Amino acid sequence: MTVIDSTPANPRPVDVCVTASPDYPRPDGQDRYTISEVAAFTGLRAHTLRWYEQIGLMPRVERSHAGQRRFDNRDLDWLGFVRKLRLTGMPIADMVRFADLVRQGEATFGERREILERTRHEVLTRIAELRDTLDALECKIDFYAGAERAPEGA
Amino acid sequence: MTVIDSTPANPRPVDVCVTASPDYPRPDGQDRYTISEVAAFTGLRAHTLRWYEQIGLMPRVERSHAGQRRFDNRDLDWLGFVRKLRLTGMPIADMVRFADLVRQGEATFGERREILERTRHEVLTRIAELRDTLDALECKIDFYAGAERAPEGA
DNA sequence: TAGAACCCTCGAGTGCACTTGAAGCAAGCG
DNA sequence: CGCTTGCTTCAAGTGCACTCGAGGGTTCTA
Repeated sequence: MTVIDSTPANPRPVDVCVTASPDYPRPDGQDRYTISEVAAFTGLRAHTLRWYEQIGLMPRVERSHAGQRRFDNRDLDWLGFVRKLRLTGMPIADMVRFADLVRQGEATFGERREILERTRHEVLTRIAELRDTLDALECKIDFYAGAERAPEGA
Repeated sequence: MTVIDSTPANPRPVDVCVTASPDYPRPDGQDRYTISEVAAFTGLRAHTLRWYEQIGLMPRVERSHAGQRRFDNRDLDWLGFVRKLRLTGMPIADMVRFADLVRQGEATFGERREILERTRHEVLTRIAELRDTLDALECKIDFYAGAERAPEGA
């Protein structure tokens, strides 16, 4: 639920697409996570999270007064989206490009949409291929299962 | 002779799962392809095909009198199946393991079935994840498209 | 005010799946 | 016969996405 203050002079590009997963450890307002908490939540390693930030795949991450990272729910949203993009097979470099566009603001909506439409098309293709693969697997599984029940007989 | 040729007069465990793609360049009987023909047909590089054979991912490949590889339609079948397995994300090492089992003959049908059933389950999971990803993509695409039509208003 | 547990940066290392290159043999054409 | 193109092996190199380690600062609990 990232519908934050879209007050008059602050037109933040609110992300309405968090697909119903407000099941984060802490509610907005108290959402300050250490890196190891985020690691536990996302399944990524702390080293990987630092590396994501370093290459520009994470937007600015808040820091404590002493320089330690403090992630929030918006960061978890973003990491969730990155996870989805990773599943599509999109290279990290392309995701970094997308993150750059996000950083540049609303002027890049068009290009972002194009990227996501290309990705959408690839996902569709991929699903079709996996269905194909599924058919092949099931055929072979049936074959092996049948052969096991009738070991030698013609 | 060890257990290698465990199909005396009984023809090979013919693969009935070629999922209706007998659209190979040459019909059975005249199917002798050079490595570059196979490369063109499969989209793999000649170097990759040699490497597949070297690591044990290809079953025995025939050779010409002078030692050059001559692939046949059964090899193309196998490469098609490998392609499908690769799409599932199965590591090469696991495919090599599977190829080993194939080489060992019918005694390994059970283990082969288990592997394929695990793979089937992973594919199902993967498809579900991709559907999820698709939803997220479509939501964001709609959002960007809407925002482009109504740049600043509201 | 200790001590343990956690965090920081920087730089080098790992594993996977190819990919490329070198040096030499083979096949087909004019 | 020579030439080009394609094949052979073996070994080293590449690109990606992390992954790890050293050396040192921070935070929490007792």
